[in-house]
Amino acid sequence: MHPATDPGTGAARAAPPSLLYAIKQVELAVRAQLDELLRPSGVTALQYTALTVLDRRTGLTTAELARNSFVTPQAMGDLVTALERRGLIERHHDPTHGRRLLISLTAGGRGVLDGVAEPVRLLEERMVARLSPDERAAFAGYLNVSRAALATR
Amino acid sequence: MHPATDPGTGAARAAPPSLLYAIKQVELAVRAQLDELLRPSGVTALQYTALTVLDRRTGLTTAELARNSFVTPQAMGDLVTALERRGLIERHHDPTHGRRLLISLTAGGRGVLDGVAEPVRLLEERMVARLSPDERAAFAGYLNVSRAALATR
DNA sequence: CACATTTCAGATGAACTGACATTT
DNA sequence: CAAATGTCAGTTTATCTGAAATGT
Repeated sequence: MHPATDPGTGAARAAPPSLLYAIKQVELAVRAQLDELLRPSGVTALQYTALTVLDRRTGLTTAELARNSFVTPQAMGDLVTALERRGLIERHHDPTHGRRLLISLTAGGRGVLDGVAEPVRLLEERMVARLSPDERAAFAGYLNVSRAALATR
Repeated sequence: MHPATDPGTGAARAAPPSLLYAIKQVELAVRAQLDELLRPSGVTALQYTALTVLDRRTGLTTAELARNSFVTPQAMGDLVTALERRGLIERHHDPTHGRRLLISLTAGGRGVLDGVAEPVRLLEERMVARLSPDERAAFAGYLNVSRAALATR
């Protein structure tokens, strides 16, 4: 084994796509701890993500939300139905377009977000504890650039 | 866009956890396109990830692989069984420890990795096309720091 | 009619919890 | 015996594909 560029434990053979792998690893770690953290509130990590999107951009449709998350409209439909049944969101017909159903958070939905805001903030803080404010900003910028590049496909 | 509406209830709505959200978004985009890209080879994005881990660190057990991916040993057991049944990996008893089963890639498993290496590389290249080499290195560094911070829990 | 949105109906994959045998 | 590993069983979620109804 020749240790070429190994920042940690374990030997390496070659240098496969490290960025895709690293992103997956971080996401796995985040999701595992986020699921645990969210368990008392009864929402999954994906439902939580959808709620945060709706918190920032009210009046989205299920189809728009699906495109935003790179899943099929049917899959997002199931998620939205679950959130609606639990009273965390509500849907009303678009007055200018009878078919579309615009989604908005309910007070209950906002309550869930408020209830977990602090633990979630602590999780993020723990993740980037060793990064300076400038580095955190650069990190966020890289993620946004990557997301934008993959979305224009 | 409406100005920041202070709920006055203590929770900060204006600044949600942007990093966790951004990571999830990038991962969703990557997974959607990786799944599509891998479809001809017949492996899922998660199976592919496991194969790349085994390519770099041969002789892992299912339990170690599970900890690496933050899932239960049973869930990883299902994945490993599927890979074994398709002849992409094989398991042999640890000579120094009769119970452990050490996993290694087969020629078929390496063939799958080699076959998708170029399209995967192109996907990663497209993702970071607008970042300089220095920025890409910094990006990878931030991801590794984040992963390490979350793993030491 | 073309197109987008929503919904319904299976089928499948992937994860979990719980239990248990085996080995160090 | 305690701890770790592997496996079996059952269940729950989440996603997909395909099809259809509705509305612009």
